[in-house]
Amino acid sequence: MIAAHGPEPVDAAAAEAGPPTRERLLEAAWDLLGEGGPEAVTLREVGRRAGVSRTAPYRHFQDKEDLLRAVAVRSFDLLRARVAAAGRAAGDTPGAVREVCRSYIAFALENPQQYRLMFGDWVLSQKHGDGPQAAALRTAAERLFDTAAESIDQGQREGALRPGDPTDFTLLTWSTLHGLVTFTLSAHLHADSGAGRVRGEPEEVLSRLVDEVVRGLRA
Amino acid sequence: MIAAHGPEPVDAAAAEAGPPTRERLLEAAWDLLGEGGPEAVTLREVGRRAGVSRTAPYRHFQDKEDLLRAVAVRSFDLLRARVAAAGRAAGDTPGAVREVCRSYIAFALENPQQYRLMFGDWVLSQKHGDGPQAAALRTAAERLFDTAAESIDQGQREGALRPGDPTDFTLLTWSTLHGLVTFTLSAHLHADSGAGRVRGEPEEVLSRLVDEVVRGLRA
DNA sequence: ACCTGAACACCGTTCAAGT
DNA sequence: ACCTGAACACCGTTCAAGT
Repeated sequence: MIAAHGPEPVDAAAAEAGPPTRERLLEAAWDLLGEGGPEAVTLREVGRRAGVSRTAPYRHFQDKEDLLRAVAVRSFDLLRARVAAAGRAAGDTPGAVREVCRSYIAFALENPQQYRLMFGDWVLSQKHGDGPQAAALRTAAERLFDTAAESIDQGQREGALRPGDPTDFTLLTWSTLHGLVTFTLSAHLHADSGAGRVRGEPEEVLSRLVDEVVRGLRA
Repeated sequence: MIAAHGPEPVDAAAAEAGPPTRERLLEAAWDLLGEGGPEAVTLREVGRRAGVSRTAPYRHFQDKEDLLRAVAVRSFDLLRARVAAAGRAAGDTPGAVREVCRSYIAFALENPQQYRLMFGDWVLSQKHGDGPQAAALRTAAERLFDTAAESIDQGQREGALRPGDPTDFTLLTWSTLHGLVTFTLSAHLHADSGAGRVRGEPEEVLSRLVDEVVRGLRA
C-alpha cells in the first residue's frame, strides 16, 4: 500500500515500512477498544501492538485521553461517511430518511464500543486543558449533525417530510435514534420485563420503531 | 436521626453511631461520583470518607463495580420516585405526560454523573460474574420503565393520548428524552455550530422539544 | 461478622538519555 | 524529530492477622 496523501515522506523506504507510527497507534487503540472496551486500551498494550515502547504514544498524542479522542474523531468520520452513503444511495426516494436512520443504527450495533466512546464525556471534558484532538472532535460531531440535517432538509424540499425547523427535527430524530441504540446496547431490550416486554426481537423492535419515527416526520 | 426501618439493630448505641458502614460507603461513593465523575471514585477515598480503611468496602460489596452498581440502583430509585411524584402531582391533567418528561430531564441535569452511570455498560457488563447488585439494577431499571409506561397508559385511558402500543410509546418517548439529555450533557447543544445551531438556550430548546414530543403522542 | 496493614500487580505519566 | 528504560505516584485487589 502506497501512502499517496498525508504528511509522511513518500520515499520507498517509508512506503515499505507501512503506515507511520501515529497511524499504527491509532489502529491499535481502535482494535483494543473494540475487543475489550475502554479499560482494555492501555498505553502499554497500544505501544506493544504498534511495535514501539509504552511511552512512544506521548510523542504523538498529549495523553491517553487525547488518543481516545482521536479514536472518537475517526468514529464520527466513519459514521458520517456511512450515513452520507446511505443518503446518496437512497437518493430522492420517499424512504430516504428511513435508510439514513437504519444505517446509523447499523453502525452503532456493529461498533458498540466506538459508539459509546463518541458520546461519553469527551467533547466537554477538558481535565488537562482540552488537548489538540478536542477541536477536531467537535468538528467531526458537527459534520455528522450537518449531514443528518441535510437529509431532513432534502426530504422537506421534496415535500416528502412535513415542514418545520429542520434543526429541531434533526435533533429530535437523532435523540430518538441515540436512545434506542443505547437501550439496545445496554440490553434493556433483551430483558423479559420492563423495557424488555416490548414485543419482538431487538432487530424487529428497532425496525418497527424507526418506521414510527419516520412516520412522525412525513408530510 | 433514628433509623426506624432497615436491617440494623435499633438500640441506642447504633442510633448514635449514625448510619451503618455500608450506607456510609454508599453515600461517599455517591458524593465522590457527583463531585469528580467516575474516576474520582476510588475505594481508598470512599473508605476514608466513610471512616474506615481502604479495604473495608470489600466487606460490603464484591468489588468496585459492584459498589458503583449499588449507586446506579439508588439513582434509578430516586429518578423513579421523582417521575412518579410528578405524575401524581399532575394527576389526570392533559399535560401530565409533559410534566413527567420534564421531571425526568430535571433529574438528569441535576445529577449528570449519576445519570451517566445509570446508562453505562453496567446492566450487561458481567466481567467478574455479575455481582450481587446486578439483579437489583435490572429490577430498578424495569420499575422506572413501568412507572413511565403507567403514565402513558393512563393518558390513553383518559383519551388524552392517541391509541397505540403503550410499551412502544414509552420506549420511543424515553429514547428521545435520553438522547436530548445526553446531547445536552455532552455540550453538543452549547456549541455554535452543528447541533449548537438549534435556536435558543438549552433550557428553552429542551422545553420546546419536549412539547414537540408530547404533541406527537396527543390524541 | 467486621476491620486492618502490608503486599502485589498494573497503569498513566515524567524524565534523563540516546539516535 | 522520535524513541527508550528506569522511576514515581496511584489504584484495585488479596491475604494473613487482629477484635
